[in-house]
Amino acid sequence: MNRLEKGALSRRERQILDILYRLGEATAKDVQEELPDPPSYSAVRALLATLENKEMVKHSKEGRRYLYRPAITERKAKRTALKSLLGTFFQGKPENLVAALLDPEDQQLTKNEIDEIRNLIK
Amino acid sequence: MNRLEKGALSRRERQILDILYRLGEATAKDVQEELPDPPSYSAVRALLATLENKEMVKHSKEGRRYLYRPAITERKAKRTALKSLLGTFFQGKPENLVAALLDPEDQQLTKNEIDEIRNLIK
DNA sequence: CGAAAAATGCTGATTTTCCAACATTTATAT
DNA sequence: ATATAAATGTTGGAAAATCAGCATTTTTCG
Repeated sequence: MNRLEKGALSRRERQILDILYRLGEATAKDVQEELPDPPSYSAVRALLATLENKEMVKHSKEGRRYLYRPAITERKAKRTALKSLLGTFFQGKPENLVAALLDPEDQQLTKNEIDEIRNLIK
Repeated sequence: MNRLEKGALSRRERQILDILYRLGEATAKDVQEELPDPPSYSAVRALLATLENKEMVKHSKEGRRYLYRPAITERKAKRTALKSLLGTFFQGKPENLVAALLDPEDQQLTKNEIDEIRNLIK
């Protein structure tokens, strides 16, 4: 069936995991609603099941439904994603990423956000 | 065959595109060497062909070989990737991303890099 | 207690992905 | 000019992913 190895996720699996990271936790129904070009409810549950087999996702019973969550800590996931993005687009240099954030043509940062960042650096 | 629509890429396709962004340009052989658990040379070329059909990749003839490049400008790709990462992990707030970069537990930044960033903000 | 509602578990079929072998084309060098 | 080397183009099929339907279980509420 599915690959049990490593973190090699299929397209749908990746989409679902991203949704879970964004929402923090979600029911199968929630996930379905967030998915682009959403498949049937049972299809979503099947995908969640394979993600649980791969131990990328876990669930807890909440009243009568399951709530799904990423199995990896937010912290680790962030770090991994950041490192990956840095490597792909920014020559591994954080300052390049920050430069892109600050680029006025790209992301319009509010004055407030810039202040926040300035504070962090101190 | 493959989906022509949107930017829905399969796992391998995504891997290959990331490699092209990282390298800027590459031959099929280059791509093969960069791929994790690399398939045969001809398999790589088949994947590159489907990526060209989807207009995610283009090529130019260089001597007797093809050099492949992403079809989307670096700039746009960066912006899209950043926005996506921000949405998934950082509540859309750039300052949260910078905070993660600065996190001392990660040790991602050298003193020098911090200085670079400080300069950018001014 | 039941019956209805609302959830999950499972399975088999379809579609997509992935791949390697082979065919063809192009460039090189003698 | 032709043989050789080194590319690319194509295709068919195996493996994986995706999906929907139906079975089962649990909860709710009369």
